[in-house]
Amino acid sequence: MFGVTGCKGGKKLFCKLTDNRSTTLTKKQQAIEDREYELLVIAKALVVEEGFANLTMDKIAAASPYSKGTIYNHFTSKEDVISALGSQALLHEISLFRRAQTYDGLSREKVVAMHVAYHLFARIEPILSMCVLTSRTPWVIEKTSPERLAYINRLEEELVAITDAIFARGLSSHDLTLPEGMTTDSIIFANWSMAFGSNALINNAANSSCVARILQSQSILMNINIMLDGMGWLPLSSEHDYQQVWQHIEEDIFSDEVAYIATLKR
Amino acid sequence: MFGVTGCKGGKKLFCKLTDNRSTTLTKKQQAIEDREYELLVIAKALVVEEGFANLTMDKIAAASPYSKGTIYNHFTSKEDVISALGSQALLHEISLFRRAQTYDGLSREKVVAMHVAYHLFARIEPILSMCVLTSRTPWVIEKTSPERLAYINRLEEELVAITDAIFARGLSSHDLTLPEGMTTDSIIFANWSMAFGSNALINNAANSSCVARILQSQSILMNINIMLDGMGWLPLSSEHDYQQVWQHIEEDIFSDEVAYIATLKR
DNA sequence: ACCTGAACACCGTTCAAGT
DNA sequence: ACCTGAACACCGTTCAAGT
Repeated sequence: MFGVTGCKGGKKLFCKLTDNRSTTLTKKQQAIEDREYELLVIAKALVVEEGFANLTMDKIAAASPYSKGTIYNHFTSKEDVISALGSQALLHEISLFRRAQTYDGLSREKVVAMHVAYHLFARIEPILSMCVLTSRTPWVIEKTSPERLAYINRLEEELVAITDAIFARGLSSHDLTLPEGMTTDSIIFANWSMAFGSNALINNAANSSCVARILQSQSILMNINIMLDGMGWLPLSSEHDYQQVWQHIEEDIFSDEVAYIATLKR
Repeated sequence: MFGVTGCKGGKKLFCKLTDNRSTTLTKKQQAIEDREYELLVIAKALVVEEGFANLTMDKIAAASPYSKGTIYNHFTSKEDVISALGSQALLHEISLFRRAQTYDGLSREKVVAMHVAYHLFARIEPILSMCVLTSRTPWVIEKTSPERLAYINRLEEELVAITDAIFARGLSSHDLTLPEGMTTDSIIFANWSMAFGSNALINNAANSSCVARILQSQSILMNINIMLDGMGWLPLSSEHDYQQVWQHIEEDIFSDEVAYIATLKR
């Protein structure tokens, strides 16, 4: 349904993956962006097939209609390709977070919607998710172009801005009262840490019998409940069935994504 | 004071870095282990000097008294070296966690002590900390020897066993009552996620203006307070000055480490 | 101005020879 | 049995030539 190359009827639900949102591009610039997207699709497919360890620039060139030199016009190094895939992931996350924001519910339910989005993304795009983790690594960062690092920063700030809006709503609705010494930033940091940490560990469950043993189906929601309860964000998990909220969010906002994940399992 | 090679009076405070704890080794096995440790010290120093991107097997060999072939007797690949450094990190963390357990205080204070240990480790050994993050990456895992992956798993399980003991104490002292649907495992997972996530993001602050902006000095403790409050672990942060507890832990248990970090800042 | 792919150089990795 | 380092092979990266 949402294959590597396929887009549902041009709606670009899953394909808004380049940064052509605010600026109008010349035809040539657009062509270059399209080619970069094309190359990244190829790179991702290669990783799916042969793993990160076997990804080579040669293979990317061979699997594309372009030459090695052209690949290097887009990416300064192999690691830069991974970072570019990571930035695609962020772009996709941004669009999912935007969608999560539209969930019609209490402020805390909107936060849960954001975490649903984050978790679904990790399942829809496991490879891109890995790229986000990998691209946070000095190994990769050190060989990523400064331009792309700056771009990743911009995307991250955009993500933070979206979450910021949701947290502001919690405050204005008085569902959340900032505990002493806490700021909106620290709330964002707590959410980000928990989401990133849970996700990173779960991604590695396949490699770590230890993590796999700890893991249960609802451990993500549990972590989020613990955290939001700790902030005193109303209604508390003891008073409200967030498991059901999670399901409603999946059905109302992310039904396409859930359906897609179901096809993956087969 | 605790330099790369130096150990304080043979006490091996910082140097218990190989897995020779339960088994007695022959003289030859011991020599091989010592050499592996020697090589890892060299590798770490090279990363400090020239970064991860410039680490090569040639340089490790050149900086050591051994040949390339011997390096490959210890490590199956360059990535295997990174994983080996990651396992050193885990070994060091285990010893710090053991020490954290000795803090004489309430059950929740002991949990804080563990997080202090984790945080101090990240500051004492930033490179090894990065190696833990990097070695959780498919890029590195795919080229790590199965034996080392199994070893890392063993170490992780040991870490979990230590934290398990602390959480059991919380339950037996009735400071912690498991909320419905929660198990000890989910408590461990929440703590691990939060600690790993916070740490990973902070490690990357240097590269991400976004994270740097969010960060404040006490954001780690704040995250932990939120999480433990959310579990209802008594006494709550509103009733107890955990900032002061953090300081006491640093003074009572980790004064050497704190002093060492102070020397780094200069 | 951009693309090409042969050529280069730099490692990662191996293995025959040595001890 | 283990160590050595020359040799190999495989990329990552560049750049002179082509369009």
